[in-house]
Amino acid sequence: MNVETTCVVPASGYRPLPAARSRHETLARPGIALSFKEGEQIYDQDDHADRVYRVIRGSVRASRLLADGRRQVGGFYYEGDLFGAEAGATRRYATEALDGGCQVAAICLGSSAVAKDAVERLVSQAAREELGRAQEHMSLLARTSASEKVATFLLTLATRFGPAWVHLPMGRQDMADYLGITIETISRTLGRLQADGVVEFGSCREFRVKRPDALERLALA
Amino acid sequence: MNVETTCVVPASGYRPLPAARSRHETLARPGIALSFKEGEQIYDQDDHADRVYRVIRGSVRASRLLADGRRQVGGFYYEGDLFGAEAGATRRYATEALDGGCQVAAICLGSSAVAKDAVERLVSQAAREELGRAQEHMSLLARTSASEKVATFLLTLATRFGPAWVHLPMGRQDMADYLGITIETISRTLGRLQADGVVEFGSCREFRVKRPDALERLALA
DNA sequence: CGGGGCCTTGATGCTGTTCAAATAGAGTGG
DNA sequence: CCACTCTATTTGAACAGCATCAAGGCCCCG
Repeated sequence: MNVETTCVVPASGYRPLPAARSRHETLARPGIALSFKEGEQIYDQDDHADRVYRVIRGSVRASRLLADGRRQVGGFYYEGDLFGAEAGATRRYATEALDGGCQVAAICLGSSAVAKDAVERLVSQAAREELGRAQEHMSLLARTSASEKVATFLLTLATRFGPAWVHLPMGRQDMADYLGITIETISRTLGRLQADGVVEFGSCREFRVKRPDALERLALA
Repeated sequence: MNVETTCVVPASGYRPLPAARSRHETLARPGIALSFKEGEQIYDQDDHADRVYRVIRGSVRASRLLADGRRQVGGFYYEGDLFGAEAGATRRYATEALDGGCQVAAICLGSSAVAKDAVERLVSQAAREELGRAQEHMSLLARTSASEKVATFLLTLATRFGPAWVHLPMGRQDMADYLGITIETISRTLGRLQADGVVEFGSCREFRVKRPDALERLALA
C-alpha cells in the first residue's frame, strides 16, 4: 500500500503497558479498595457499568448465564489485571471473587473532575486489556482438540506465574466452562498430561510443568 | 489500491452511532478514503497499528495464520463498522477486502492536532466495538454444536441485513474458520437447515430466513 | 463418623472430522 | 456463445474424539 498521507505516528497515548506489573505500581494507582469473600459477587450480569477495577490480591472469575441455563466463563483476572471495561452500558458478565480475602480497587467513572484524565486513560487501558484477553480466549476456543485447549490454558498460567508450583484458583467446572468442554474431558485430559509426564499435580489445585517443550508442542498443535 | 479523496473533516460533535448507519453519515466523518479490490490486503498481521478504519462500502475479513498453518478468522466488518483497534502496538489479525470496490476510511492516530480529541474518541469507540464483537464471537465459539454456531451466524446476519435476501460476502471456508468447524460440516449444516425449511438459499452466496422462530430456537439452544 | 461437594474413572453413543470423490460455478480464451 | 479449466461447494463413508450417563473415590468440615 503506497499512500502519501500526513499520518503521524503518535508519540504516546496508544501504547499499552506490559501485561505483568509490579505490585508496587499496582497499588500506586487510584481507586477504592474493596474486599470480597470466596464466591462473593463483585457485580452482576446486566448491572449498570459505572466503574472499572484492578485486582489487588487474589483472583476473579467472569461468568455469564445463557438463555438455556448453561454457564459460560468469560475469563479470569489475577493480581494487577484491570477488569470491568464493557462494550456497552451494562455488564455482559458477572464477576466473583475466587479466593477468600480477594481485594480489588474500584475506579469510578467520572468520579473526580481533577483526575478525569487519569481515569479516562485507565478506562481506555482496561478496554485494551479486555480486548486482548478476549482475542486470546477466542484463539483458545477456536482450537479443535481438548488437549490443545487444556495445554494452552496450563501453559498460559505457568508462563505468568512462574516455573514452580502453580496454584489453580478455579475449579474444574470453571475450567470446563472457560474452555467450552465438559468437566469429564478436563479431568481425563489433565490425567493424561500427568501420565505422560508433561505436568505434575500436587493436588487437584496445584500443578507444575515438567516438560515445557512438550506442553508448548501440545499447545501449538 | 488507489486513494479516492483526501478528506480531513474534523468531526465536531461526537455521539455513539446506531449499528446501522447511512452512507451519507459515514462519509461525513474524518479519514482518508481508500479503495480495495477483492482479496486485497488492508493491513498485515504484525504490522504496526497506527490507524483505525471505518468500512464505507463492502465488507472486510480479519484473519490470522497460526503457527501450525491453520487459519483463524477473527471477524467480518460491514458498512459502518469501525475496525483496526488493537490491544497492543501491532496487528493481531490481517484484514482483507471481501468485495471488489470495497471502500474504507482510514483514521490516522495523532494525525491533526486540531482533531485530536475526535480521533481519540473514535479510537476509543473502535476499541469498544471490537471488544463487543470479540465477546460475541467468544459466545459463538463456546457453543457446542455446529448447528447452533451456524444458526447463530445466519441469524446475526439476517438481523443486521434485513428480512429479505441476504448476501454472504464470505465463502464457506471463511465461515468455517470463523466458527471453528470444518467446511464440510458447514455445508452439511446449511443443507440440513434448508431441508428443514428454516432458511432458503438462492445461490450458495445468498440466503433468506423462512422460519425466524425456528432459527432463533436453534441459535439459543 | 457421616455427609456433601468436587473430582476421577468407566462404558456407550453421537457428532464432527477426515479422506475421497462428484458436482456446480466462475472465469478464460477460442 | 461454447468448450475448457480451475476453484468452490456438496456429498458419501468410515473413523475418532468428545459428550453423556453412571458410578466410585477423595477430601474437607461438621
